[in-house]
Formats: sequence, structure tokens, C-alpha cells
Amino acid sequence: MPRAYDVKAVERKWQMRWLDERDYEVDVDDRRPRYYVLCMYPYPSGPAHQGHVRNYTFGDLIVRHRTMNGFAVLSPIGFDSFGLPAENAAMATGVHPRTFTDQRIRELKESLISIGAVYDWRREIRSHDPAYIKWNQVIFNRFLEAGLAYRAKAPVNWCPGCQTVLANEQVLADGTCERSGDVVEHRDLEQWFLRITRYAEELLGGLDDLDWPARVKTMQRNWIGRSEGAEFELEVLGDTSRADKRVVKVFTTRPDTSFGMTYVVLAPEHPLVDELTTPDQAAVVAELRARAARASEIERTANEGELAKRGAFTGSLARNPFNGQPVPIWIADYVLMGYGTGAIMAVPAEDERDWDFAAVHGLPVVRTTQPPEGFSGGAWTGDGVKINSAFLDGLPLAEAKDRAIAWIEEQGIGRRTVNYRLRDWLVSRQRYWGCPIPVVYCAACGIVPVPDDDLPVLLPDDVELRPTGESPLARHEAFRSTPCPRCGGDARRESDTMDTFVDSSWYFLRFCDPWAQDRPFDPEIAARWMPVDQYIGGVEHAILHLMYARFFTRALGDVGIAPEGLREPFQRLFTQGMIRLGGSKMSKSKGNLVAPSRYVDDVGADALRLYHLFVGPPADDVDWSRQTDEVIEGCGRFLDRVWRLAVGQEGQPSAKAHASADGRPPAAGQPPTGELRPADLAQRRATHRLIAKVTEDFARWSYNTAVAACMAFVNELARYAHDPHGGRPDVLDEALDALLLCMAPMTPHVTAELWEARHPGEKVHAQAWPVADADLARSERSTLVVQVNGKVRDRVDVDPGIGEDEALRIALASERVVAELAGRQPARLIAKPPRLVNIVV
RNA sequence: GCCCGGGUGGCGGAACGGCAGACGCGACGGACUCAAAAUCCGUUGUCCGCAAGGGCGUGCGGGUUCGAAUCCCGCCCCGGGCACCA
Repeated sequence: MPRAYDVKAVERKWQMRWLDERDYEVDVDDRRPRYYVLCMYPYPSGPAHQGHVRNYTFGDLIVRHRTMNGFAVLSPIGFDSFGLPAENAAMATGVHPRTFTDQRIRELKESLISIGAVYDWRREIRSHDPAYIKWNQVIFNRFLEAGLAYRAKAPVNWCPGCQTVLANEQVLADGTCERSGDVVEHRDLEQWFLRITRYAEELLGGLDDLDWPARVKTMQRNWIGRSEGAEFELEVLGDTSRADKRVVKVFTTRPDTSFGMTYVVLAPEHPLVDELTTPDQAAVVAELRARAARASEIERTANEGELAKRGAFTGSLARNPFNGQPVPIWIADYVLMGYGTGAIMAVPAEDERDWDFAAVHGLPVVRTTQPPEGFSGGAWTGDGVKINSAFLDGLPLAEAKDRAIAWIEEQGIGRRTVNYRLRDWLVSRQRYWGCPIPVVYCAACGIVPVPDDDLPVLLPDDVELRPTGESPLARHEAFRSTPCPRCGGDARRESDTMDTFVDSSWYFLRFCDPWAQDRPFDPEIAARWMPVDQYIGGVEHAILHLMYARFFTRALGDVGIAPEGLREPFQRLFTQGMIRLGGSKMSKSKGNLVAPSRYVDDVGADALRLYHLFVGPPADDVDWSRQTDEVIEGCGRFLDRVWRLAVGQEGQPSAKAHASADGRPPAAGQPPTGELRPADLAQRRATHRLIAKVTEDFARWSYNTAVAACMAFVNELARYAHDPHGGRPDVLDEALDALLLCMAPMTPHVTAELWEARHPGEKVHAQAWPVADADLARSERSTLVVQVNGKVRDRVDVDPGIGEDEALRIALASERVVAELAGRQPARLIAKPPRLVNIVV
């Protein structure tokens, strides 16, 4: 499509200037107020995709807009450069992950520059840089000292596709790996964990004050999954020969239903199972345990119809402490070892899972809550007065719960407790391309951290990458064998690397002070920039990254690395919608990308940015369709109109049409003076309404309507410019300057070029954000809508300052209204001047 | 099953409880041109009507209100998240 200007040359020119002139490099001692804008740093997967363009367009817009508003805006960028794709590619092609990654970073960096995004590039971080690895490892050491990092054997999620363990957060609800889609298996392995659960309560409470999308907060609350209840012990019956009493400890959120306990269930992995299983039940118990151990999450949850196969009686009985009754002890795979105590009291009358299980196995049901009249279902889980419950009888749920807990505590058999669904974060990965976990195993000294002075532990380059389920580092003798830092004896290095979410859990802090040589960052400098004022990213990180980063910020504060008072890293969060093509998310892994470079080369970065802003509300998903190309071309067409309007008929950018007496163009922002004809005044009003509208829309992330306002303004302005009663140069200048300023954050290249042409030596992005003249922005005339019985019958042009009486007088005088009323008397008159009058008959 | 979003022209989408459909895409008509492209101007929810004008319209059914796309209740559909967490 032929264009009004040389888009490529103009865009390239400004991209180079922004890099050369370093306008977006800021330092912490800048005298302007500080503002920290951050887009989630990208995994370098090659040239940017549309999701990146969308994300970084929003970020760049805010950076430029805030800068024009007088802030020192910190706008850093980096690359989340460790991760599986590079390693998988290495196995497929033989290219080393480092070479592969560096190449991908070059490509991505080039595309970020090509869409006109500006950053303080001095601060660039790459997670695979030795400096970043070093501080990652130092942080790990501090966590180890503080008991926040620990090694434990645990049932873990194993992904056969990725050949590594996964964090709970990386396993989808259907039991598959979020990355590869493979069915995740269970394995018992010794692994490194970070103690995020220590912060469960704080992570939950901290959400309240965050300016985040409600949806994301809810997802985090659900993930943390706080539940209040009680733990108590049940005595195991039988085997009177033993001296010590054996007990089973259960957790329940419904201690008020304890009198309805008709059996007890242990998780198949529960340590007491062997001891409690009687010889005649041994075979069936063993079979169930074997099956549960082998079963993946997906199998374990997918066979609801086979409940009979999912539980087995141990042969032992326990005593319900509330009523002294013996109840059978079962094992069943619907009870999980990892939650609570791994054992439950089963109350089929008030729990649906217990009800279903009891029904299959013929276990008794005792109601302890009076269901509402007419209730005919199975378990009743709602409120109701207690029955069959001795001292709790007659009490409603909440009160009965408190009384039951008090009783448990009086008896000394248990206590009130809070449980969380949140588990500790498993960070070991049996892969090469990640940050090595800096510990050494010594036969004599045990687990020994690598001393800070010996860090970083770097990855050796000469590894053999093979998918064996073991880190390639384990087979690298020079890496693996090392003297013990403590005793000097033979020892072996940890060969696992860290989950890459560790890298992204503190990069935003490093950005504040990426030059720090003796620590990850200066906490005082971090304290001055943090928290991030505006964080922007995809909603797919609602749980994983955002939860980990919140945990790290707190934990780093508690070990003295981050500022102590800093608890929350991201004050405001914006999550953009995703890009879809043909109904599914556009992504590299799905292979349905539509490359942005195609548009940048064709219609230009400004047009593509404008499209992303214009297409709809930023939070909404975007469907990439056949129509999209045409809309993007429309955006380019609009920029052409702006260009032609700004340069006049000559085709070349010209200085302002209107020069003052000394021949120099007047400074921007000088309002036109002297007599104004009605058309001139109308244009000035439109100009100031535009400023007010765009300012307001930017504040509420309503970029699509801001763009629409600019388009409508250009339509009007073109009309005015060609109007024989309009076209006054100073009025045009005011209008064009306002338009360029308003558009500068959205389409930076074309506005920079036009501004420079009109104001030689000036940069549009260095200008102050325009301020609307409130008197002019207020509309001069208003349309009074006259309704009869709520139906619009007439519209009258009125003064906006009109009063109620005047509005009614005008309305009742309307010919159309008189005709409609046909002599009927109004029963009621509603006047909302200057917008509306409603006459009810 | 539970918890969030969301259903408005041919399409993307506008609309503090007060003119539904701003702005754009597409379509149609016109100007310019030998012609095309580009550009410019106009029309474009739907039905009735030559017109003036009127009826109907924001997923469906109720309700609140002088007035509902907007608020409330009950459904339907789409998207997302969670789902043996006791």
C-alpha cells in the first residue's frame, strides 16, 4: 500500500536515535519523582510474537506517557534465558544451548527495538550470565542458612517428556505437564525445596491491599487454600499386649460433625498402614497401595465409577473420642498424604466424598446436622442444628464447631489448626540449562554449601546432552567431582539445576541496581525504586511467577538481602488478554504464530502498535482473523492522514504554518489570540476536549477509546482545515500539536518525526503532557433529549447551563411533544438538565 | 460440580441508570482517472412507508425504575480458572 511517508526510514531513524541519545536511562538520584514500569521479562524464543508486541506496546506507552508527565521512569528489560527449549533444541540440532540462546536473544532484542519500545539498556539482565548465576546461588546459600531451602525425600511429579521433576504449580488439573502435555508420574526422590509455606498466611493476607485484577487475586487465594479446623488423635483399639498406645491423628474442618464419624481413612502412603493392617487384610491393602503408588494423578482421579477398588479395610479399629464408639480404619486413595495429617475422620452424612465411599462399601451413616425440610439428597454439607451429638445438640454449625474444638483441647487430644493447600516449592530440575544448585555432598560432612567466595558454580560447556532422566551434569566427571569445601576430602557436586522460576523471582530487584558487585543489589537503592509501580504481563503467570516473586521478596527481606519493609513486589498489576488464532492461543508451541515482523516491514511499527491499542480493551483476548490485516492497514491509513494533515499539501514536513513576528515558530502551547470566528472556536473546543478525553482514557487503560477519539478528531480537523470559514493557522497549530502530543506514547515514530519537523530541535517525547483548558473542554451546546413515556420524541439544542424549569419549558414547547401529548395532561415531569426531560402521561 | 469473566450491526468494538451501535473494518453508491490504484465525499441495525415518520431491537424469561445493554432474580450459551485439599 503506497504511503504518505517513508515509514521504514522514519521508524529506523528514531529507533536509532532513542538508542544513541539514551533518553530512557535513569538513575536513582534523579530529581523527578520515580516511577517503575515493568513488563514481564521474556523467555528468548526468537523474534517477538504478537503477544510480546501487545505486552511491550502497553509498557512502552506507559513509559513514554509517564515520562511526559514529569516522572523519572525506570524501564528495564532483560531475558529469562535459562530453560528447557534451548536444551531440547540442542539435543535436536547439536547447537549448544548457550549459542542457541544468545542468538535468540539477539533476534528478540532486535524485534523489541523494531517496535519502538524504549528501555534503559544498561540494566539488561540475562539469567544465564555468570553474574546473575552467582547471585542466584548466593541467595540459595542465604535461604539454606535460614532454613528456607531444604532437601527432602518426597513423592514428586515426574514428567517423562521433560525428563525432570516439576513443581505442583506446573502440573495441570488433569495431571499433565503444563509444558509438554505428558501425563505426570509419581516418584519418590530426594529433592530441594524452598519453604514458601512459611509465608502462606502472609501471602494470603498481602493480597488484600494489592491493586491487582480480582481474578488473579482469587486464583492465588484458591491456590493457597487456607482452611481452618482441628487436629485430634484417635486411639487405635486392639492388641492390648502393647505397652504404648497407638494413635491416628486426623485433620478436619468440621469438628462439629465428629459424632457422625463412622470410619477413619488413611492415605495409602500413611506410615501407620503397615502396622495397622491385620494379616487377613494384608493382600488387599498391599494391592491398593501398589496401585496408588504407580497411578498417575490422572488415573487416580479419572475412575469415579470404581470407588470399590479405591479403598481397603486395614482390619483395625479406632475409638471415636467423642462417643467412645469403635470405628473401622480404612485406607483409600481419595485421602492424600501431603495434606493435613494424611488421615481423616469420615462423616458420610455431611461429606459428599465420604457419602459416596460409604455407599460403595456399606459403611453406616449417622446424621449430625438436621438437613432442611424436604432435603432428599445424600450428604448435607450446609448449616443446620446439631442432632445425635450429645453436648452439641441444638447448636448451629459455627457454634458447634467452636464447642467441639474447645472440647478437643480440654481433653488434650488435639488443637485448633489451620491447613494450607499450598506446598513447598520443589526447585530441583534434572536438566542442564539452568542455574546449578551450589551444594556439595561429602561422605564425611554431608550437605555442604559452596562458600560464597567460590561462587558462581558455572555450567561446563562440554556436556553430552541426552534425555536420560538424570542431569547431564551428573555424567560430567570434572564438574561432579570436587573437594569438599569443608574437609577437603572427595565429594560430589549437586548435579541438579534450579527451576527457572527462581531466576524470575527477583530479577525486578536486580534491575534497580544491576551494577552491584558485592551483593545481588543495594537494598537501599532497591527500596527507592520498589515496589514496581506498574507490572504488565500475561494472565498465565497468575499463580506461578507472581506467587514465587511475592515469596522471594519477603524471604529476601528476611535474610537481609532485600529492603526489610518491602513485602510486595508489584503494587499494580495489569494482565493483558491473549492472542488467539482459530480459537486457540497463538503460541510458538502450537505453531500458529503470525509474525509481527511481517507487519513492521509492511505497514510499520506505529500502525501495528496502534492496532493492538485500538482492537479492544487491553484485558480482552484478541482474535487474529482475516479481517485483522485490513484493520492494521486502516491504522496505517489513519497515520497517513495525520501525516498529510500535519505537512499540508506540499508533501514534506513543514515548520508550523504560523510564525510570529521575528520569523521563529512560537513555542508549543501558545494559545491562539484575538478574534475567533465560530468555526475557530469550535475547533479549539474540540482540541481541548481531545486532550481531556485522551488523558482520562489513558488513566483508565481505555486505549481503544483514546485511539477512537484521535481518529474522530482528525476527521473534524481535516474538515476544519479545508473549511473556507476555518483553517486559521494558529488554531490549526494548536490542534496539530495537541494531537501529536496525545499520540506520542502510542505511535512514537511518526509523532516524533512530525514534531521535529514542526519544532526543529525538539523531541515530542520530551514535551510536557498537554493540559486541557477546562472552560474550552466543556461543551458549549448540549442536546436536550425530550422523551414522552420514556420514548425519545425530540432533541433540542440548549445551553449546558440550563436549569430545570427552563428545560421543562423548552420540552413542553416542542411541537413534536405537543402533538404527541394531544392535549393529555402530564402526570409527571422528570428533568435532568441539560441532558434529558421525560414527560409521563 | 464450584468460582470468575463474557454474550450489543456482516465483523472488532462504543455507551457515570438517561439519544444504543462512537471509532474502525467490510459492503454499497459517488467524485477524480482513458482505466486502475491511492485519495476524497456519502450511505450502511432491522421492518413498514414514495416521503414525513413510525414499529421492533443489546442471549432468553421475569422484576425494580419516569427511564435498563447497564441494577436484581431465574435460565441458556461461550471462554477461563479450580476440582478428591477432608
